[in-house]
Amino acid sequence: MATEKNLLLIDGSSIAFRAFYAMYNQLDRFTNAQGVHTNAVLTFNNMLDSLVDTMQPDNILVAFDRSGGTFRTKKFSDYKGNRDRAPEELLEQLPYIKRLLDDHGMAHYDLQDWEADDIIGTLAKQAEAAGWTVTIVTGDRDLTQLATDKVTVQVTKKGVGELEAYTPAHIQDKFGLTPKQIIDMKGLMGDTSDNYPGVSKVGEKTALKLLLQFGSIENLYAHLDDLKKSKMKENLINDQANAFLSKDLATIRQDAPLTIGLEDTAYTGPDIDKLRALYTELDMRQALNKLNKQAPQVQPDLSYVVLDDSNLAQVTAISEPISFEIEMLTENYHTAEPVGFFIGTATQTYVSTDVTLLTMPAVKAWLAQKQDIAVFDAKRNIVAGTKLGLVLDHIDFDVLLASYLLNPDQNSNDFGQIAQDHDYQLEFDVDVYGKGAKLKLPEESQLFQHFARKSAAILALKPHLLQDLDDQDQTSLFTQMELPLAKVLARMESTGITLHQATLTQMGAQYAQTIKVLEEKIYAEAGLEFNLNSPKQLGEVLFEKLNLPVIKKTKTGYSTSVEVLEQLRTASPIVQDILDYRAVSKLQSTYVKGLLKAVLPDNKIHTRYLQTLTQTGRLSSVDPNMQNIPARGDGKLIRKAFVPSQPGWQIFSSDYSQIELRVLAHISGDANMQEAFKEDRDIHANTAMKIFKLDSPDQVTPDMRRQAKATNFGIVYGISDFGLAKNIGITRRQAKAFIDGYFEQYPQVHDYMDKMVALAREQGYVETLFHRRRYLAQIHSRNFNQRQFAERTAMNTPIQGSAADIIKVAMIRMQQMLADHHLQSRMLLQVHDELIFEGPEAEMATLAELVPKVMDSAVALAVPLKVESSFGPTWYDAK
DNA sequence: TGGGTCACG
DNA sequence: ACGTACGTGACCCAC
Repeated sequence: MATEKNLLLIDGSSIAFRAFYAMYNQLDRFTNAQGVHTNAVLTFNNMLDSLVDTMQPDNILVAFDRSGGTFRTKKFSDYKGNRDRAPEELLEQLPYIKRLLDDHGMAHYDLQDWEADDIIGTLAKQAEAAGWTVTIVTGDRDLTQLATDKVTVQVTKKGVGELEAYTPAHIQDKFGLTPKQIIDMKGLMGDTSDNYPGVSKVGEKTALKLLLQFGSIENLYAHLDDLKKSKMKENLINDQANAFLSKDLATIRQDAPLTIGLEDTAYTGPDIDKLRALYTELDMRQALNKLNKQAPQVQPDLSYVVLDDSNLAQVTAISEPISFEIEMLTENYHTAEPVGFFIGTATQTYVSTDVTLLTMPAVKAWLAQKQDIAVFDAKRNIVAGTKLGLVLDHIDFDVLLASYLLNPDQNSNDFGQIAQDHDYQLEFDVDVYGKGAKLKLPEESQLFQHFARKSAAILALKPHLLQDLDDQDQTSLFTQMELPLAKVLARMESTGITLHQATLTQMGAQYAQTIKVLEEKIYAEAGLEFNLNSPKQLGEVLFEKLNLPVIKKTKTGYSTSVEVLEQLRTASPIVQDILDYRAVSKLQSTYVKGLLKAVLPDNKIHTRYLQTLTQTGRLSSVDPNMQNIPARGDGKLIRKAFVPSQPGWQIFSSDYSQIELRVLAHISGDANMQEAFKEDRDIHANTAMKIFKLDSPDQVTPDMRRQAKATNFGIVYGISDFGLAKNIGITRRQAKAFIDGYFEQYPQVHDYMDKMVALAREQGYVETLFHRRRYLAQIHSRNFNQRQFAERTAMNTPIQGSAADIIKVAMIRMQQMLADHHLQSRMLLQVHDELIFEGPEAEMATLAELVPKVMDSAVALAVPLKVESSFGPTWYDAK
């Protein structure tokens, strides 16, 4: 029985092409681990989703062109003859697009000798005859000729984001033509993209005029005599054959010998498991997330036991490995309240919202000695545990840390995401708890179910991740470095550093004065009041009102950065005032106000170190960032506010000197550079002698040393002559000479650079001394910038990352050393190559002896590690 | 939410 | 012919 159905016909080839180019600039951002591009698959997929959403089709068919000729090429051998072969990056995606369609339950079809257009035309006709409604989606306006009362043609606009609906009425409005007359128009105009000629000099305007008058090509030629003598008439006569040929070529056939029928186009709906597998294979994260949200994998409810005073003995009787978590809903665990906990085994999960159960003597003692505790985010749990007075000394597995080491890109702090990255389905915290204003504790049963699933996920992922770590030679990095470090960091964070608030408040009052004076002065100089903090408004004032020369532009307007302003300093007195204003207001908003906002009731700042964020293995620091406290200029005074927590104590600081260059000397094996360090020479002066070809250190001027220093830095960053030139204000030619000289003097450094890039190309990743890995997918990019960036990263990451490894080892040993010597002193902060402590004045001499010892012996390199120390009553003085 | 700016190693 | 130094986080404005 024929019911009226809704048929969606998609011009697959045309949409794939548009999808590919719509995201062409992002081409290399979207590849899977095997390097297969996915930008077209992704866009195509999004489009399918939105079409199904808006149209609710009963039937779908996606038509594709076949490679090789068609009946049109037989009629006209140049048909589409000007087309380049589609790029490889698109071709490789076509099989995936077809798989995508299969998995979505959508039919697709192609036919030897026929184009997608003809397949669509034929089915549209059949569907219309059956009384169906048809929507055609294409990027090609030729198909609008198929529009009827029952057939709407949706043509993509602006990439693929928008569709324009061509109904007969819309075509009438737009061109004054019927859909069929579109064919006549093409016949007269020809089509450059399909490479057929039409009539010379006839474009859209002329074609429309002729068709309004004559209705069709046939009628036009029947009444050609009615036209006055003109060049156009001559062209029409000369190109008559072309006009008819072109019309024929432009006509979409509706009688293709299809081997399928309407009944084969039924939309059967997606196969979720297959789609999930495909998205996973292609690393289509966003699609995977959406899918999992729409169709969460049906998981049977897991059992759990709600703990209370009466059944705690069940927990303390557990002797097998466990999962563990103290759950908090907000990111900052220093301020968060725990909302519950779980303890899980392979067979059962024990849950409660009452964390005081953990502090019951029996449980506490059991936890303290418990081995084989596995968690998601060790540091978070240790800090939360510490607040409850718990000792969690034997956390021996952390899903988050393991995942990060396996691939630093996989560092989401949402367990659901991490689980998904490892092909394990787990609800995202965001979906269970909400976020922002909608953050709230779910019903108890839902909370406990989530706990049970997390527990299961931890225990299920553990063996796989351990195996993967072993395969990547990272077991020791995991168990000997990152896990012990989590504990050390937890201790540092929990300890916190004392902030003398009055010092900052007083500085703040001073700054406020200065800011006010500068503001008024600047407004007077500008002749108007405006928002000084708005680069946009400032740009308008400087470059439009005051007509200062434009030095540099940004994406959005004029650049007003320091480099620009410094060049304009002499052009107007307002510039210096703005520079001063910027400096003071930065100190005021970020450091005075920002730091005061972060003080907790114990008068301390408790930063959080992100252990699983950076791509190189460094730590980062947030809430507040304690790794970018001003160290130079006036801002350095901010450091006076950081004081010891007890009277009679001091701040002590040690830092590695030139650790990255020493690491470079070691891993490159460069004899000249190693010699400089072994003899404890001033490395920048040494480099200056080399690149300026001097005979003695006495000849090195301060400026030469400065330039050599910049060159040393440049080398570490994966240098370019342009970058170096810009940085130290020399010509590109000079910069190139420096670099060439550098590599001549340090030839093995040059070899190292080449080797790292080659290695990255070969294996897709580079490694640090301790086997920390960074994948560089873009190393094969066709995009020059992205590829060059990957190459620089390949050179820099082993250097920066190995330096990060070294200080991490030192920190672990430092904690041990402090304990072994029963020192009251404690480690407070890490700033990449620097460790900051506080302790009784009486211990300063001991620290001065022991801290550098621990740091310089953390690893044995081919060159010595040098450490410098100092101490004083505030952080400012410890330098 | 993204961009500009600027603080750190 | 291209645009360019490596790794971070916070604040502010504008959309």
